[in-house]
Amino acid sequence: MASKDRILRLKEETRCNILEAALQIVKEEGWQALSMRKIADVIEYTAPIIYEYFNNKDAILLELNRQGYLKLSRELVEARDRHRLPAKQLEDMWLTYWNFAFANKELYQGMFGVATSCSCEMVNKLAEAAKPYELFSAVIGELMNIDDLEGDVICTKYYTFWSVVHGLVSINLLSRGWSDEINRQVLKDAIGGIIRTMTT
Amino acid sequence: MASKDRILRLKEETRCNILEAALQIVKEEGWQALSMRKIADVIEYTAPIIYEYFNNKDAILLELNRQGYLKLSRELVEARDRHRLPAKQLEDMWLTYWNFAFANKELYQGMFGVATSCSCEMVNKLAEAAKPYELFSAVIGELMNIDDLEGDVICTKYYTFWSVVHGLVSINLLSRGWSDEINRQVLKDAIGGIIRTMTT
DNA sequence: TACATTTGCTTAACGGTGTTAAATGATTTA
DNA sequence: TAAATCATTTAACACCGTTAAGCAAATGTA
Repeated sequence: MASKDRILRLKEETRCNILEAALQIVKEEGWQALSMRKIADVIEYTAPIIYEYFNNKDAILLELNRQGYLKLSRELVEARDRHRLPAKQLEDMWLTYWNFAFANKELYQGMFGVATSCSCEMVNKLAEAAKPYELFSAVIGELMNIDDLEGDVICTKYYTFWSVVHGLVSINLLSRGWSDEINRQVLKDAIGGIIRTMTT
Repeated sequence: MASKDRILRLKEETRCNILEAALQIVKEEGWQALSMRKIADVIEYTAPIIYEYFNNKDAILLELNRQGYLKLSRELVEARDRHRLPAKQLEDMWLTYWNFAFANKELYQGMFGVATSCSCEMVNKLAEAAKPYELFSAVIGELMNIDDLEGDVICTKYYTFWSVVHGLVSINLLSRGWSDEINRQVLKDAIGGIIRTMTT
C-alpha cells in the first residue's frame, strides 16, 4: 500500500502549503488581511478544505508562531556557539534577537503581539502623540544641562528610557511577565541606571 | 435660534456617547470585539447613525487614542510638577507612565500597538515559546556564576534585557523609531550596560 | 462487471463584520 | 396647508469564520 504513503505525503504537503500561503499573505498584506478564503485561493482550493488540516484560523496562527519560536531558537543557538565567553555570547544573542525581529517582522509581530492593525500610520501623524516626548525631553535636557532639545543625545536617552518601560509594559500586558516584585526591581534598576549614566 | 444650539449640544453629546460606548465595550470585551453595531446598541441607535459623527471605525479608534495621549500628557505634567529636581521629576514621570499603562490598559494597547488579539493566551502555553528564555538564562547564569537557574536574579536580568530589546523592536516595528544610528547606539549602550552590572 | 461505500472537494448557508444607498417618517419652513 | 429638510431606519453589498449538505469521482466488495 505505497499509494497510502503517497497520499499521506500529499496531505502533509498541503498542510505545509497552507502555512506558507498564510505567511505569504501576511507578508504581502499584513495580519489584518489574512483570511481563510485568501489562503484557499493561493493553494487553489476552497476555504472549507483548510478545516481538514487545522481546527480553525487561530490554529494556523498558532502554528506559524510556533515555527517562529523554533526559528528564533535555532538562530540564538548559532549565535551562542559563535563565541566562548558568556559576555560575548550574550551580546551576540541579543543582537541576533534584534536582527530576527526585523528579518521576520510579521512572525515577530505575531509572536510578541506587536500590532500594526488599528490605525497606526495615522497615530504617528497625531500631534498629541508627540506631547509625551516633548515633556520628557525637556526634563532630560534640564538634567543633562543641554539646551539644544533637538540634539541626538536627548533623543537617545529618551529612547532608552522608553524602550525599557514600554518593553516592560507590553510584556506585562500580554501577561508574559513575572511577579510584581521583579517588575518593580527591573523598573527601578533600569530607570535609576539610565539616570545615573546621565548625571555622571 | 436657541433651539439650534440645543441641537448642536445634543449632537456633541451623542458624539461623546459614541466614544464612551466604544471605550466601554473595549474595556469589557477587548478591542477585537468592538463593532459599529455594538456601539449603536449601547447608544440606542442603529449603526449608520455613527457615520454622521465619524467617517469610519478607524476614526473612532483614532479619537480614542488621541484622548489617551492627552490623558497621559496631563498625568505626566502633574508628576513633573510634584518635584523640583530633574532627576526626581524624571523618576516620577516614568513611574506615572508605568501606572498609566495599567490603569488604562485598553487605551495603552491602542496607543502603542500592544495586541491581545490573535491567540495570545495560547501562545503563552506554547512550549516552544519558553525556549529563548532557557537559552538566555543559561548564559546569564554562566556569566554570573550562578548555578540555580530558577532564581530571581537571573530572571530579573533576563527580564531587563528583554524589556529594552523588545521595547526597542516594537517601537521600531510601529515605525515610531528614529534613525538606525540611534537604534544601534541605544541597543549597544543598553546591552553593554546591563552586562556590566552583571560582571562587576 | 455491478453495486455500495468511502473520499475529496465544492456549493450553500448562517450569523457576523464595515459601510453605503434608499426609504420612511417626523419636523421645520414657506 | 404644502413643500422641503432633517433624523433615523431598513435593506443591501461584499467581506469574514465556520459548518452542513451535496456531488462526483475513486475505491472496496460481491
